[in-house]
Amino acid sequence: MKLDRSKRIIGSNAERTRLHNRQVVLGLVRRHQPVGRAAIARLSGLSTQAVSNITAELTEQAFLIVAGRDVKGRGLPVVQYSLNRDGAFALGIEVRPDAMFAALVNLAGETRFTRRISLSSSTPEIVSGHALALKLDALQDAGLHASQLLGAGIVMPGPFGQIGLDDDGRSELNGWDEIDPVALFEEVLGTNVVVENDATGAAVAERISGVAQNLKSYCFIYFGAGLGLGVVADGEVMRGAYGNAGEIGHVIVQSGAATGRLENFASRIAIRDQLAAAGLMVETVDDLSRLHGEGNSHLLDWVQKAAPPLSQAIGMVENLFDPEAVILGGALPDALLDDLIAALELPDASVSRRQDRKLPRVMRGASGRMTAALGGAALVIHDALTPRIVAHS
Amino acid sequence: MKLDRSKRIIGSNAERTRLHNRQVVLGLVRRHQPVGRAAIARLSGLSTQAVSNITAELTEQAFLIVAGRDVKGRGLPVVQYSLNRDGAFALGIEVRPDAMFAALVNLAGETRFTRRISLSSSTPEIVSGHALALKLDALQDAGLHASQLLGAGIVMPGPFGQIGLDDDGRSELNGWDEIDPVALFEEVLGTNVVVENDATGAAVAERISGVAQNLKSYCFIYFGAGLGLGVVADGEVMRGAYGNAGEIGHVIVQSGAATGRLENFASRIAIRDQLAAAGLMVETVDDLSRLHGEGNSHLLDWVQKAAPPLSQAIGMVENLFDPEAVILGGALPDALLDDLIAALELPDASVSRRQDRKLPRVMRGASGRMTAALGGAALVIHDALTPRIVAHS
DNA sequence: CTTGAACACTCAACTTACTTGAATTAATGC
DNA sequence: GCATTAATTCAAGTAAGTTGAGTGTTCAAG
Repeated sequence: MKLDRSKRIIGSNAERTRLHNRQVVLGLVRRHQPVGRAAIARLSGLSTQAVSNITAELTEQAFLIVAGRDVKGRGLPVVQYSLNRDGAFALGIEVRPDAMFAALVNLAGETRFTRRISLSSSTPEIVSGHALALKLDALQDAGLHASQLLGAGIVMPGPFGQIGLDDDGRSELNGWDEIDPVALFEEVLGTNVVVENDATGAAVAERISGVAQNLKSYCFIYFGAGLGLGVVADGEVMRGAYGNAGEIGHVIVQSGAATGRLENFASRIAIRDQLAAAGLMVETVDDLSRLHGEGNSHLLDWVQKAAPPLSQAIGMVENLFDPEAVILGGALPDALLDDLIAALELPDASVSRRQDRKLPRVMRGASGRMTAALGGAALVIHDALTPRIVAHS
Repeated sequence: MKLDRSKRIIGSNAERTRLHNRQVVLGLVRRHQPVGRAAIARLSGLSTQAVSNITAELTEQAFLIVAGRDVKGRGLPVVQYSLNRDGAFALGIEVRPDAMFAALVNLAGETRFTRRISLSSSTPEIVSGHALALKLDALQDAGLHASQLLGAGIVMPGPFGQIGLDDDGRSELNGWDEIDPVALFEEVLGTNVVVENDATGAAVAERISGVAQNLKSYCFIYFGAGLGLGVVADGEVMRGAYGNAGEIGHVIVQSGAATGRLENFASRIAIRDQLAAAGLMVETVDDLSRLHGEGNSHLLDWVQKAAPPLSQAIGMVENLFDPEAVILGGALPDALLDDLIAALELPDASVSRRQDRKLPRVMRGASGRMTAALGGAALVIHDALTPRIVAHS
């Protein structure tokens, strides 16, 4: 894939200032809702007048709604504003070699539509055709007009570009080498498009509607085909120079006497291999859920074997990124993830072992199965609510 | 240390817009100098008129100078602008338990003054007192007025805060637990102050005047007392939630049959231990330089032993951060670093092994010995030249 | 050698969006 | 009730960017 991620430093003017301030206001409302204009002014450093103008505009455009008056103490009762949950929507689409998932999400991060379709082929033509169909279905199903769509977030298996990671062909899409997916999807879908890898999408999903809602720096370890790491640092997604940051599956760890890639111990493939050795074939998350519900001993064995190397990797992530918390999630049953987290023995030698911790060092993600598609939508919402003065070239 | 790194999203207005645009212009001039105003306008997306006003202001304030006219093709000859190398200065101060280093650096990253003083004690009072003396000496020595100082960058050994990393007491400062160093130094020095750890400082130093001048995403592995990692991602320094990101020394690696912390194999302490086992006492970089010049076999042995685990760690850094390059530097002789880099065998399984590479995957830092103090100053310059619409709370 | 196209730059008027300060409204507390 | 407090609005003022016309150089074609 030919992803152009180069950004251009760009000058600001009155118009762009307003755009920035809109996002500041939206972001503050999200965090503090319901909240009055005077409070927003104090938080943002803007004048009440400016905030008033902006909230009026945002209310007019259905991003905000008045959430009643609050009579707290003296003075004129506060007119409180909240995000208008259904004021805008984002479409998230996950593309895998064998299937596509779509999710329509509102400003509050609530899912309004989901769908899965199988793919016989994953060429750009077929995928983009299905993407358009999914978009139209989503809009019709939710009774929306295209103008209410902020954009689409496409989540595709990384890594991007021709690089030296041997993926065993497991997660490869065909015919995408010379394609710029952003341009393609923008053309076909007629909205602005963001493309990310699955782990990053999942991480951002937790920020919009999950356990990372009030975090500014955190890491998400994503159990997909392999293992990915999504990083949000100081509110910004970390992509790396070529969009391939977070390839944590290839990190070398040790488990007892054995040494190898983390993916060999802690990933869905590792589970499948371990269960296959016991004569059990599992394909889907539901299979795993069932086995876990039955207390399958091989699965419990896997948890015990995966926990030490994963603990080591988490310690490494903590020391390298110094996040507020590490989140585990992806295509594993919640109960299994909980078991895995309970089995972790996190290293003592970590910058994350601080006395003033309020959160656990490791948490389970809240977005469940649809994480990746949902994450695509979350990226769009996130972009809309995060102020930034950088333009794509 | 009580470092408050919380930033506040802040609204923008005409004044802040101008500030942002000034930094955009300064940054573009740095990258493209000498450059004309029309070109800056095209690059920044601003109107020529706006650029004209801003360059006039920056020239007036001595940040820019006219670098002659360029007659290239038709049209009015371009009035070209360059950074006024000596238009502004930044002070960098490295604080260690036993000594302080100071460097005065100009806008172009050129060093104008350096000094080392020994410390018998590293309490806040003593350190801040010396800091003021160093500032005054630096200004006098370089014949500058305080108004020409953009600010001071203080580099202190991390990690910050009371956390669970056992540092063996080697790099600890006394009496700093309850101190907010930024507030302290701002009070004492009377300028704005940035505080960072050594690896981050070194990384930014390479960006101002070194091998990272045109890089936006890179990692710097810093050989200080231990081993640190400085990360610049998309032009921004990665600090982590509490300013402790980059503790790479504690990462578990393997070297042959042995397994342990990277610091145990690749760090100045590892060298010292290995040489001490051979009855050689080394204290300073000069000692190492001499030994290396003599082709000391124990030192060469160390290189061979350190290279494999370091290669493994670099592969990990590449896969996690996807940088344009990894830079090695710090308190080791350049020739020794070159040997070490030559001995690396970088893993094939890395997102950095791409076909379109123009830079080597690993490079040696160019800032030499004073890196840390110089890095402090570089942080200030970097801040001055990097547009950003976020204010410290 | 003249003329016109190309380009950088300046000037003056215009526009946008924020700020300021006074006026208004609606609660609370004594 | 009346002063106090606080949110909000109104109207005027301001900073900084944009626009479009006009000027000065240079090159190149006729």
